[in-house]
Amino acid sequence: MNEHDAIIALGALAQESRLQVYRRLMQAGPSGISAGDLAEQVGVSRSSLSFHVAQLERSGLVRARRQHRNVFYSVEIDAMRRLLTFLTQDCCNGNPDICGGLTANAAFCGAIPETEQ
Amino acid sequence: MNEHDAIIALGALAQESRLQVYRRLMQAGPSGISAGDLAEQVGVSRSSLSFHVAQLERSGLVRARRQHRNVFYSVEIDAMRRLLTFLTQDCCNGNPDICGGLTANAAFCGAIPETEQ
DNA sequence: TTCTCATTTCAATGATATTTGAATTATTGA
DNA sequence: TCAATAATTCAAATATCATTGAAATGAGAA
Repeated sequence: MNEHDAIIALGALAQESRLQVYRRLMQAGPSGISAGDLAEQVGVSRSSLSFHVAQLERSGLVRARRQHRNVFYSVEIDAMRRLLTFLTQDCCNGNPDICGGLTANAAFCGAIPETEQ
Repeated sequence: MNEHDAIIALGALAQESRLQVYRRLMQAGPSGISAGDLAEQVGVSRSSLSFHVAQLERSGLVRARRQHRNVFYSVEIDAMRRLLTFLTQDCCNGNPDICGGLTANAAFCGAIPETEQ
């Protein structure tokens, strides 16, 4: 994961219809949801759904597979894991003494000073 | 964290200058970086930096505090934690038997079927 | 092949975001 | 108070993104 890919992925999620699509796919799990069902559930036109889901697919957060006449979309969970790691890496300059890491849900590096300097 | 707040936060991160600002602040830790230093490090004008960092602050991902003539910015680590939780919640419909959760870095709910249905 | 269904692509339009430089506000030192 | 420094706000210009409806593609059934 690099800065460019992270911006593509974050931008893919930073829009109402796409975030709804992503969360529904996250809940649906590996079996996924068809394009038509997604359009209906999210309440956008089929062409608009295609536009949005294509962006999610380009970002790598979502994959497509054709099943007869339908295209089923499902989440690529490792892509999300890589994004989360990228966003939080080198926290506090990677100093493990003051920062146990965010993804591990450890405490942040002490309180933010209110009146220093 | 709700859908609207998540879109604001994701949108705040989904831009080159803002993502660079955020990652530098994440590395800097609690002491933060002044607006002027951020503008220089990221290579944008002061007015452009103000515009971007204001969006990060509105999203809650970053906080500002004035120190004499400077304004220091630093990350709000709990806001990021809440965002990560929101993005991955209800994975596989919350079924712990097939999905150990993403934030805990557990395995995803089995392989995505290639040719089912 | 021909018809239908599911989906995607395209061009045009409208809506949002970003950058720029000048003007403004806030803080401090002379 | 006046000048200097740091940061923000504003309006205008440019650039990027989202929606629409029509046309095109792809897969399967008649």
